[in-house]
Amino acid sequence: MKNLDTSTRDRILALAGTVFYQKGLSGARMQEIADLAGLNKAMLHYYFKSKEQLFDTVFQQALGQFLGGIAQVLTGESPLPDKIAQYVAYTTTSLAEMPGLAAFIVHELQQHPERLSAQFNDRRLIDLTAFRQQLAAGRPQFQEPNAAEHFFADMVALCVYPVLAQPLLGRLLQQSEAQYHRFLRERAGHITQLLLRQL
Amino acid sequence: MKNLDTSTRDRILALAGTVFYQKGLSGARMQEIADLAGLNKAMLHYYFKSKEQLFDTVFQQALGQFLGGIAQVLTGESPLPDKIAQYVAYTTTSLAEMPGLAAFIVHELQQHPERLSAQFNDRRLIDLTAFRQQLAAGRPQFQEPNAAEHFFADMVALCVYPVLAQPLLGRLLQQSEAQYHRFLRERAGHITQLLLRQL
DNA sequence: GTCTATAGGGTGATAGAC
DNA sequence: GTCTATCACCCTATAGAC
Repeated sequence: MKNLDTSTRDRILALAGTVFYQKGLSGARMQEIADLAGLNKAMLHYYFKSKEQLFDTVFQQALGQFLGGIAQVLTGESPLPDKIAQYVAYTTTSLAEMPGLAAFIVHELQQHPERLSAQFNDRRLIDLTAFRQQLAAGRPQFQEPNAAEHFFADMVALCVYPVLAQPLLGRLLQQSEAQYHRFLRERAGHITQLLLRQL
Repeated sequence: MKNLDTSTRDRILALAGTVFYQKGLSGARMQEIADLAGLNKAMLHYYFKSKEQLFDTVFQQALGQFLGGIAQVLTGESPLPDKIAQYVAYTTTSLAEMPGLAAFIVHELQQHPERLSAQFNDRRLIDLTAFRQQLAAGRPQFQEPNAAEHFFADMVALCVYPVLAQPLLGRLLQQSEAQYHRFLRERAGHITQLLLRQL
């Protein structure tokens, strides 16, 4: 029953994620997280000083994961079409398998945009300049101001929204969860083609 | 000071919206809504039996507004290109001016997808068949299965995501709120062109 | 319709034994 | 490290005067 320090701490972190993702900071209950972890509330406060600190740890981890996928597209060495295909594949598989992660980030950032700062002050996670250069190389239409920004916004929107709004879009399209999952996989090809056609 | 019944009730509803949009059901406080309305908590319970019922009223109203914009595209009589341009304009102006409405719907629907049912059982707000026919007329590429669904998903994603994720995307693009607002307006043209090119 | 006062239940956090 | 017991606070909801 007794786990190493870090093992218990990591288990709490993972299970707290599932609760926070679905219910947010204010909706989550320490009791529910403790129950999931097979512990009691006192232990949660032993590993994490407060609910807020537990939440912050979960949130920064989620944000890092979400931004990490984007950073690879923006700063990697691969040719642009490969990067785009990789990002599309990542969002329609890995991201789609973490229900609520994207919605969680959007919701919490709405109330406390300053939580983004932690990821920006230390290192510069998001830098469009390399991406802009790669886009503009040999493509006159991307010389225009904001053209790279629009392409970037298109890419993220097309990829993330269907995952983010699954409960809504799934119902609008009158599909079961399994059907929607197939639809998402089918979308990977559709989105990739659409984006590459813009180059 | 004394307003008509419905006037006070409507004021509560509108102000409750601004609080619920930002903080969600669990994060909102009846005290904050009462303060905004210049009343006390007891009055809130006089007009609405409980916090939950006040929330439900706000939520169904918000959902109706969000789905209303979509319904016009899907069921109206105008030519397809006009409808698309109208929907793009609607999302980048009206929807963009209700901060948090889209994020609010996504977040609350994640926890309670059954809240969608109210809008579906009575009347059929979302029906893709007319839209599918209009798309397929004279366009062989939309005869494929799911082609209409993908186009619909593309349209909604491109329009809604930048509004939904404003706090995130704005920072990623390193823009101030005013700059982002200009960017959104510029996007209206960009998205419309992109979508019409697919027809 | 509007208020004050308060009940009643739940939640985060801590003390202290083992 | 893990537990039980409990405190202190906050929040929804209601009772009852005006």
